Amino acid sequence: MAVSSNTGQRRARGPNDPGRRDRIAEAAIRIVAERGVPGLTHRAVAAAADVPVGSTTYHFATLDDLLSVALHEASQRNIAQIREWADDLAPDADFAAELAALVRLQLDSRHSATTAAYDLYVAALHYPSLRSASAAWDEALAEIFGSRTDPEMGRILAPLFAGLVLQASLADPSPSRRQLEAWIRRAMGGSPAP
Amino acid sequence: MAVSSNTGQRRARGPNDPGRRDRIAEAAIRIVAERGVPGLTHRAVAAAADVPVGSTTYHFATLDDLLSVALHEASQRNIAQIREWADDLAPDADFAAELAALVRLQLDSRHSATTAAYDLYVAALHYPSLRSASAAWDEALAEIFGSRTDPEMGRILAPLFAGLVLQASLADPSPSRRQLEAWIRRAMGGSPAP
DNA sequence: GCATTTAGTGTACATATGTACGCAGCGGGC
DNA sequence: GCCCGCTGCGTACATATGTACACTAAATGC
Repeated sequence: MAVSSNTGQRRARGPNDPGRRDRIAEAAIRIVAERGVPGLTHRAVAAAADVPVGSTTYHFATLDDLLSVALHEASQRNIAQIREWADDLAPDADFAAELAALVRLQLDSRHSATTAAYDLYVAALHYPSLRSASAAWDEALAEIFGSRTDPEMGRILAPLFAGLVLQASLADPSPSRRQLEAWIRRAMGGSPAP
Repeated sequence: MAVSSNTGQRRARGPNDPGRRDRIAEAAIRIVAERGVPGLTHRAVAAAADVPVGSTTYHFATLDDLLSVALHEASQRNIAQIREWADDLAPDADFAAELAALVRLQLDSRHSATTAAYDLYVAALHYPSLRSASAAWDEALAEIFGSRTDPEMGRILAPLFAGLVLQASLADPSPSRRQLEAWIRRAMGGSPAP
C-alpha cells in the first residue's frame, strides 16, 4: 500500500518539477511570517508548500539552509519593493513624506512579508551564515536612500527606517503617516514641508 | 536508586530556595543570548540554571511564560543601563557623542545581553503576549532620550538608536564611535561638536 | 511533638523533529 | 528498443521536547 501511493497520489510528475525549489523557499517565508523562526521546521515548510518532507530535505538539507534561503528571498523582495518605490519617486517629491508613506505601506499592505523579513534579519544575530545577507540588506537600504539624498544621509535613514518599522509594528496605536513624516523630516534636517 | 538520588544530590534545600525563580529567569536570558529564541526550551534553561526540569515547568508552566519573563528581565536591564548612562551625563555633555558611546558600550561590553534583548524585542512580532513589553521598552527609550533633548527628539532617537545597534551588530566592520557620532549629530540637527 | 498544608521535584509519556537511506521513475547512450 | 545513471521522494528511526502527575520534605498551627 505504501508503494502504490507513491505513484498514485503524486502531486507533480516525479523528477523535473522546475520551480519546486522556489515554491519551497516561498513556503519557508510564509512559515516564518506566521510562526516566527522557531516555527521553521522541515515538516512545516513541506506542509505549506504541499510537497513531501523528503523534498524539503533534498533541496535544503539542513535547517540553516532553509533559514538562509528564506532570508535571502525575503530581503530581496523587501529591497525590490523599496527600489520600486524609489523608482516611482518624482524628482521633486517630498522625500520625508514619501518615506513615511513607505513605512506605512510596509506595515499595512505587506505586513506579514515585512514581519518575516525583520525576523530573519534579527535571526542573523545568532546564525553566522546569515550575517552577510543581513548586512547586505542594510547596505542596499543605505544605498537606495542615499542616492535620493546624499550617501551620509542614506546611512542615517537606513537604521532609522528599520527602527521605525519595528517600533511602529509593535506600538499600539501605531504612529500615523503624518507622525512618521514629521519625525523623518526633522531627522533629515528639518524644514517644514514645501 | 532513583529515590536516594533525590535526597543525595540535591542542589539546594528543597522547598524555600528563594531566588531560584530569579536564577531561572537569568538562565533564560543567557540561553536566548547564546542560541536565540528557538533555543529556549525548558530543558536548556534547566541545565543552564542547574535546576531540575520540573523546577522550570513549576515556576514557568509554558514556554510563553519563559519567553515573557526573559523579555521583561532583559528589557528592564537594558533600560536600567541606559538610565544609568543618562544619570551620569553631565548637564553640558555633548549628547551626540555620548549617545554614540552608549551604542558602542552596548555592543562591546554588553554584547550578549544586548543581543538577547533585541532578539526578544523582535520575537514580540509573533507572540502577542510580549507586545506590550516591547512597546514599553520603546516608550522608556523615547522618554529617557527625550528628557535630555525634547520629547519629539526622543521619539526620533529611540528608533534610530535601536536601528543603529542592530545594524552595527551585523555590519562588518562595525561602525566606529566617531562614525556613529557623526550620524547621530546630523540626525539631531547637525552643528559640529562644541 | 504531631498533623496538615503547600512548595518543589523526579519521572514517564505522547508527540514532534532532524536526518539517513533504499527505491522509483525519467533522460541519455548505444 | 534496451540499459544505466541520476534526480527526487517516502519512510523509518533515534532523539529532543512539552507537559502531567505522583511523591517528597520543609513549614506552619496547635
